[in-house]
Amino acid sequence: MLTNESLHLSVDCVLFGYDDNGLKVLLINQKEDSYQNNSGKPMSQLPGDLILMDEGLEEAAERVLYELTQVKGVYLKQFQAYGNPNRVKDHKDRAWLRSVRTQPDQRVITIGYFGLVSLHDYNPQPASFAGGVSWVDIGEVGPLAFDHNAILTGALEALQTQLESHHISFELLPRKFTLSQLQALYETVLDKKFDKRNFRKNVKKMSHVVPLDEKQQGVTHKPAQLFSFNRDQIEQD
Amino acid sequence: MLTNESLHLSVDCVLFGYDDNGLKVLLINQKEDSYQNNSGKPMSQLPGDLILMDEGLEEAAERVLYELTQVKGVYLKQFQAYGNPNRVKDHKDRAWLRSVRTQPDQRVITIGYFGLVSLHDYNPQPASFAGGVSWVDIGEVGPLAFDHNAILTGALEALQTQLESHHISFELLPRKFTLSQLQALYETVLDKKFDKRNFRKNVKKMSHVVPLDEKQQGVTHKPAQLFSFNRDQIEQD
DNA sequence: CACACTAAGTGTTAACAATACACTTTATAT
DNA sequence: ATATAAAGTGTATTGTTAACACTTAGTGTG
Repeated sequence: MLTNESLHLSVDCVLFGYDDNGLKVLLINQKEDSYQNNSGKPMSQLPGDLILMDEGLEEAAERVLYELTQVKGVYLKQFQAYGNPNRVKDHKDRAWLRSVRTQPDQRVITIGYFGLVSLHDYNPQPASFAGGVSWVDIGEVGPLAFDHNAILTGALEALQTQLESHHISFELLPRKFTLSQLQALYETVLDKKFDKRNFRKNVKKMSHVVPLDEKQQGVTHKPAQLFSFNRDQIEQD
Repeated sequence: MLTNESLHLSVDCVLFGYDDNGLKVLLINQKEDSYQNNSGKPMSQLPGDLILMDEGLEEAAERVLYELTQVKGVYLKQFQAYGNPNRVKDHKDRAWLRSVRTQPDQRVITIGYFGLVSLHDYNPQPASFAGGVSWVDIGEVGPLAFDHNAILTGALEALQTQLESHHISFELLPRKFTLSQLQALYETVLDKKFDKRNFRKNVKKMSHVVPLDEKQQGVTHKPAQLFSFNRDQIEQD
């Protein structure tokens, strides 16, 4: 224990990416050589960083994501602070902490943000990602560093409860999308099936989902009508 | 500006108290003499304190409330962190900060908790409250220190959205209550009216609200049937 | 150019939930 | 005995959710 103790504060970001192959989360792979003194294999973790002295919380989260992905303007939402005094003191995390922190024994409280990006269009190009950063399917996330599995679970629950109430689905879809894509998104995120006809009936009631004079192209079957979200309408409902 | 800057972290508690006279919030009155060099009148603020080095976040919130009210076991729920870099730098707050903090210029990030107590029975006796602490009707809260009005608003919104989904109404009612009391609670917290018969129809569907073999006493009209909440049933639904 | 393939698109019925609405009952106080 | 005050109760209407299967419009293939 250091005598000159103080609390440290960080943000951790759960960045969800979505495309027709499913829901992914952005993870950072700890460098193998951080583990020179450790038996375990390298773990992944959520992107996060200590908060700078003059930046706001959301600003810090934006910075963390920008540094990793070069993407700006990501939808970001705070969902929970994690402050268990021992959350960074687990044995499995010691070696890595010692390799990257000047004060590896400091207690760190972290504020969790979840972010949403569409991987459909050509948003976060692989090239713009820092090395050691990757999208992992939400169902294939293994054990993460610290309490990051719990943070991920919290983020997913926040996403699930807010998907319907906060009109955020368009953050995960291409600008022009089909109703089947919208339905698949709901089914993936909420992990349940919807009836096609009933689903479409409900969408018709959403004034912010507007049909375009345009059809899907390059598909080998009946092309679907395209829709887009009208952000202006969203505030009114 | 100090050269030896660091972030400070606190919890602020929005403790809601409820009885048949309405919804109240616990506020602390800043001491008049803190303002010897200041023109403004004393402001109120939410109870809060810096987090100790070895305590968890909720533990810190519990401690803050216990020190003020001597009440333990209060329902507490984290709802939001507030970290605007300037949130404690407003002119109106400088005098008071200088009078109570060794480092009044430090940036402070705070985690907001809301708490629920019933004022019906004989829970938090006035005697057990620290001086300068009082219940203020939710509709009569004036300007508070720092960003505490925003924190209060955030807490109230969290309470409103969670009242129905998290089965927490019993935290605000006496152990034995009438359906009219339950309805009045909903109407007060959600700020809307309900139809008596429809409300009762819905309550009948809630398996965790159970009728007792007991009636209201000492009233000058038809005594109401008493009910209580069955906490065991709540988890199941 | 006919046929196979694939996903898009479409309506109706039945069960259930939400709303609107007014009188009778049971206690106490005078 | 009567007045007062809140408790307690049912029904009809409307809106919402849920269950369910066939036709359509394109592309690719033989």
